[in-house]
Amino acid sequence: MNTYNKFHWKRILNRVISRLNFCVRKMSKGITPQSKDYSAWYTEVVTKASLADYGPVKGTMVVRPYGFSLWDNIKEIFDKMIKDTGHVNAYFPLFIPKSFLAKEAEHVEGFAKECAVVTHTRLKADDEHGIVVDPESKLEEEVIVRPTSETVIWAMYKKWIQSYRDLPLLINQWANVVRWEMRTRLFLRTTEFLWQEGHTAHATAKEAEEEARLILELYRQLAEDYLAMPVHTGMKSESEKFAGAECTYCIESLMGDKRALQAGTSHNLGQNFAKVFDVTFQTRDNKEKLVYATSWGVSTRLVGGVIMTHGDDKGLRLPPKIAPYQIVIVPIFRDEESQQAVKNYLDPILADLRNAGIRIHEDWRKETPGFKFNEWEMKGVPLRLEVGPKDVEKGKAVLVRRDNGEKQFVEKGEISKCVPGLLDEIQKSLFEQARTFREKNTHTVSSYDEFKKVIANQGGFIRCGWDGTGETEMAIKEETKATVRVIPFDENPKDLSCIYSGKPAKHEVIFAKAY
RNA sequence: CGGGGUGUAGCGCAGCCCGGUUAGCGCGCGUCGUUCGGGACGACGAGGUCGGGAGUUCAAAUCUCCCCACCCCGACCA
Repeated sequence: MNTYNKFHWKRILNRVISRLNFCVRKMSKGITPQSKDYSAWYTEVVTKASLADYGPVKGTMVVRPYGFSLWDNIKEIFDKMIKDTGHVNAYFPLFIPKSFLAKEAEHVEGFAKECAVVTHTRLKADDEHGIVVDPESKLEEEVIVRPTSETVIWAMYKKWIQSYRDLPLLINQWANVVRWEMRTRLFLRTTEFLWQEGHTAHATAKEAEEEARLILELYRQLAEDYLAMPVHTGMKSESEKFAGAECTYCIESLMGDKRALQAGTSHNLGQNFAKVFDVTFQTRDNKEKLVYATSWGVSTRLVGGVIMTHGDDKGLRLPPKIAPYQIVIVPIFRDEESQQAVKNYLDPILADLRNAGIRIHEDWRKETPGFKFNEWEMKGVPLRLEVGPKDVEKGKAVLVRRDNGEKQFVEKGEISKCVPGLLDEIQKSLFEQARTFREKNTHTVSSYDEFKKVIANQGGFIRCGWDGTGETEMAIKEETKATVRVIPFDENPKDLSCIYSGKPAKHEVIFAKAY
């Protein structure tokens, strides 16, 4: 009897708890607000908007169709940019002999700790453990999975470059690379990621420098004009520079949580790789000379940047130029009859939109309109077109902007005319909002105390003087976690003193906590 | 690699402390019906080697030991 009672009450209590859980969930059907927990917000947006999912191996990411379409669009835009500037695509192997990496000392330093290594080539069945590595298949020379392709590419360039006539060599590849990172986050840092890596060879230092700067300018355009992501362009400090580079240029951007994101890098490699791989060419006057090199890359990290630049508490907000769908159609209907009426009404409108080159998605699923509104807002579609029986009757439709929620009733005949303009406006408005946010969160400080306070309490960028020494940089990093993100091209160090040491500033730089 | 946490249905969890009923709830999923202009509702239904292994016990999701995986926070990095 006692036992029965005990379980009986447990059961009832359990019911009550479940009910409570249910109520709590009901109240918070959306996602964690940014202000409450930014990284939870980020992860929820990525997964709920179906951009990506976790792969079975730790740190790996499955890019789902909606997320891949975003990457595809970015890829297409940048691919055109580099082709227009004389670059060509090629593909180099995933596997690199271990010995290649040993060649450039600094380069090894940079990547050795995070290389996946292939040691065997076979598995075999095993009675006890199911399947095991076949010890007999051990490789003579172990092979690494590329963390970046400089080494293979330069081994090949050695074969291909003989004369100044072979230069410049302007090759890009779209590829995956693997870096075995400790901590990973979808899109921002995953064990395997997709990127493009450009590798160029030039006859003169000047040309290499121009190339590195040209690419940086393309990155800026990609970020600002297409991703609507305002960036600072400039140079990396010695400690943040690419392993093996003479000089690293970057685009640096501010995320919604006021941390900085390095969104793209372009390196002037000087003659470092040419020396190591012995890549020389004969000049016009028959002299032998080492070639000058650059390398540059942007990755799927850009997708993370877009999410964190524009997203809000309802989910994604995608810039129209890269949005998989630029407008989503949500038809409203009761029964088959009204569905057909809406469809007939919609058909010519959609035909016009398609003719105008707009990417459209029609959502005819049997869900309530409210559900669909929320879902497509989560997915960040820039424009929504609602058409229901009332609109059919009045010859109108409802257009809603995702960037500001503005709703407008539009005459049937006007829709296809006003959509392209609206998309342009949204593109601009997203950029402006992000820029305003960045300006608001860019601080000037007059003392190191103030510097520490701003970094600790407000975050964002701090623009200030720096004496240019690694010691100062380290000290600041140790104490505040902030690093020199970029030495901007538009710096003006005259009359500035170093925020830490008080010495005359060598550079005016941007400090921030970074991803 | 340090510190913390979690593994129970596709997802989120309860149950475990104090072993014993047929392992349960919400979401999601399927069928049907009513709904449909801001996350609809009802009825019925499918779905589980309780992370893995060993042990204690008449009896283990529950106790003990070992292992594994993942998440979060640090050191490192695009």
